[in-house]
Amino acid sequence: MKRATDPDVRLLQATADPTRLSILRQLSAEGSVCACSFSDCCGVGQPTVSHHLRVLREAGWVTTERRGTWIWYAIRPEAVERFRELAGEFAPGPARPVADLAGQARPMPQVRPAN
Amino acid sequence: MKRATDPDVRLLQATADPTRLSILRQLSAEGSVCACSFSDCCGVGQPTVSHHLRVLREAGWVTTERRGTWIWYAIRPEAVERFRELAGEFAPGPARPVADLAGQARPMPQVRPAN
DNA sequence: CCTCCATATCGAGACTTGTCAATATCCATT
DNA sequence: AATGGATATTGACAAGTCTCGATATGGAGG
Repeated sequence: MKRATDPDVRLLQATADPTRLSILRQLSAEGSVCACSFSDCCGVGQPTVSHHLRVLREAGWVTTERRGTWIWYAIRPEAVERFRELAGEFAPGPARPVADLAGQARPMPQVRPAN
Repeated sequence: MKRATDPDVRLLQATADPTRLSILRQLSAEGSVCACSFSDCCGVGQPTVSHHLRVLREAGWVTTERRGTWIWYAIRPEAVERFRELAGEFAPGPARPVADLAGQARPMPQVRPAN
């Protein structure tokens, strides 16, 4: 995959992995989670968890806070907000496609449809 | 990347690409779009567009309808609905972490926090 | 049947990603 | 300073992804 530069794509890409989705869900449920909690529950080793947490951090999904030896992760509100905006953008489209407004089946284009 | 089997992950994975995000946005804006419209506007060749449309179809994002030589794509309402449910799941967590309810800084765990 | 056009599939190359073992770093405690 | 635990980084490999050129498929029209 060509490395994504668009922040929206990075945000989406960060969610598109089973382990990271689990992490995001656990963070959503518990609010603030010690990094050590993920190693056990995600079925992957500690370096892998660390890698995924980095991906989430670099995508803007999470922040970290050191508390002694432990590091606590939490979801950034801005990320949730942006993700919901994206969700709001997607739509099945106008209930009635433009051509249907004339009361007929959508005609086949005689020329390549404009962009 | 390990091939995703979880439908949610597949849905998310399908959005996590610049070209596919463009396609989804155009479909959201226009409702129903001829496949030929994507070749021009996404900066990639026709086989590549076809590949991305397949990914979107197999993830459950779009349906197709043949009209003569052209094939029209449209977003499936179920996909939008599911995506919005996922967006609703994500949350920055409780405004006040449990430990803060005591009015003090969150203590360092003495033992590994439970899952 | 043959041709044209739109779309899909195939095969290959370059690049990215997920995972792990090994090692480094960083903090707290002795 | 030395030890021990939690987390990050490094290096490597297998597997996946994106892209394209070439080719196949399939409908429309002569």
